[in-house]
Amino acid sequence: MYASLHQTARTRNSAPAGANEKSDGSLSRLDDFGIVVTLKRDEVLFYEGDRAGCYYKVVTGAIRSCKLLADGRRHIGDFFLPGDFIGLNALETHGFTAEAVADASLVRYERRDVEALIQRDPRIGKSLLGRLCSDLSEAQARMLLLGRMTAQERLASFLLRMAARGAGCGTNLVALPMTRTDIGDYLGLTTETVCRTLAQLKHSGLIAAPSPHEVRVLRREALSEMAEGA
Amino acid sequence: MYASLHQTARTRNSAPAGANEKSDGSLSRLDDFGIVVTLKRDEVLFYEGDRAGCYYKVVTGAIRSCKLLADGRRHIGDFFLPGDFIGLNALETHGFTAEAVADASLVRYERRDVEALIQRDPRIGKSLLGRLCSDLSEAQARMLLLGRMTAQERLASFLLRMAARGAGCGTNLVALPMTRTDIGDYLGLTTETVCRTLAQLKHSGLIAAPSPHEVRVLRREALSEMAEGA
DNA sequence: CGTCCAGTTGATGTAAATCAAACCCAGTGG
DNA sequence: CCACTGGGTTTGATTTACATCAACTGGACG
Repeated sequence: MYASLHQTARTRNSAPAGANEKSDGSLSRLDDFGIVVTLKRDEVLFYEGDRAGCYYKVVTGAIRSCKLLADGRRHIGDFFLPGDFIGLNALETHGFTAEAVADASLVRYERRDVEALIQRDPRIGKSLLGRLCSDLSEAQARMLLLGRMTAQERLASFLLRMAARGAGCGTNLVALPMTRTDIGDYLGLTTETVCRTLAQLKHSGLIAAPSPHEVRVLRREALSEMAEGA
Repeated sequence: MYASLHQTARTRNSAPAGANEKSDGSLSRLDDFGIVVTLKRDEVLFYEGDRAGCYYKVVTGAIRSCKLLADGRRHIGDFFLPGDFIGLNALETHGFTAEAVADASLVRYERRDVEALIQRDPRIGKSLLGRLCSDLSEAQARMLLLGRMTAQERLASFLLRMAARGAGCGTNLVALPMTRTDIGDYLGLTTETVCRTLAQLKHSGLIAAPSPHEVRVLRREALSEMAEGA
């Protein structure tokens, strides 16, 4: 339950303003303190229970946060894409394990640096607060999804969310760097159900799937409607 | 989508330090600004989408936060018991509807007063931040529950949580002010499944049920184990 | 060219949902 | 005092969405 950062913490990083930088002027000042970390597919960034001494921002690749039950059941809390912060919501220790969905590079910040920053500029604390609030309301929406929605609705919702984040909304091609099992563990379904449900969506003409890791949204309205549970 | 507070906002309140006051010195300074609100069973405190101008603290009774799907499916986000704050995590608007599970009284705070307080004392902002973080990690635990746990595990987990909050841990008698349907909507189950599962727990001797709205925990260890998914 | 792993598709099983019917009890009103 | 009512609870019978089990496919890679 420690390990974490044996893997590479090398380059000093000056300004990794990723394409998908979540616009939040104040926190970007963190860039001055960042240290680059790289992970290969399935490598662990930190374990649930590890002391939360650092925060991270994804630069390239993708990270998943997950929780494991004694008998192996797994739940993925979220996927983190370039521009996303990881661990800002940690208490003393991390509440989940973070692993690379695909080869990834991140910037690491020392928690104390972040806290010093907040000390000096309360605006940053405020923006952090706002971020947490919106995370929380997303979490609540996802509980509704997990508790009450059908497989179709879950997938529709998932695809739209990925579409909204991933691409700069220009194209309707969505990249899915994670496996079907990952998607299942994120949505509370099995691999097989994810497959079958995607196949259904394809047959009903809502999406196309050029490759297993890419989906093209064909009828966004219909998908949204489905995601709303209509 | 407005309505909200036509119901009673009367007494100036001086120090409603409830029995279950969540120890958080700083936020208690809010008490100077509170206005008492009372609700009857099933009355609405505010609707999802309402502008979030106020926060609340439960004094007596119980509140539920819920979200509704177009076709009537309902999800309860949380139950709020005496001492709990409601709406602190709101953005511009509330992300859920809040209703009284049972007759309840609350204290209402103006959002601007809270923000002024934070301005003056950054310690308060910090404690608020901590509260949000722990809410978030609870939310993540609940996603695991909703996505991956069986009805038994959900009920076990729910009962333990209620036990931990409700009583000052002295007795093992848990009060359940909400209906079976409420519990179901909280756990992603139906009324019937909640009933049957409680019956099972009773038959296996883990709990006793003196009345439909009271449960006595007989074998806490076994319940915990079940809640862990062991 | 085999091995491996993710993905897909089919057959079968099952936990929980749905449908249905009592039951219990607190009010209410004759 | 008791019949009536209605909301919540409980139990039973049946259905179903999804899980599980199993088999096949196809690309990646040594």
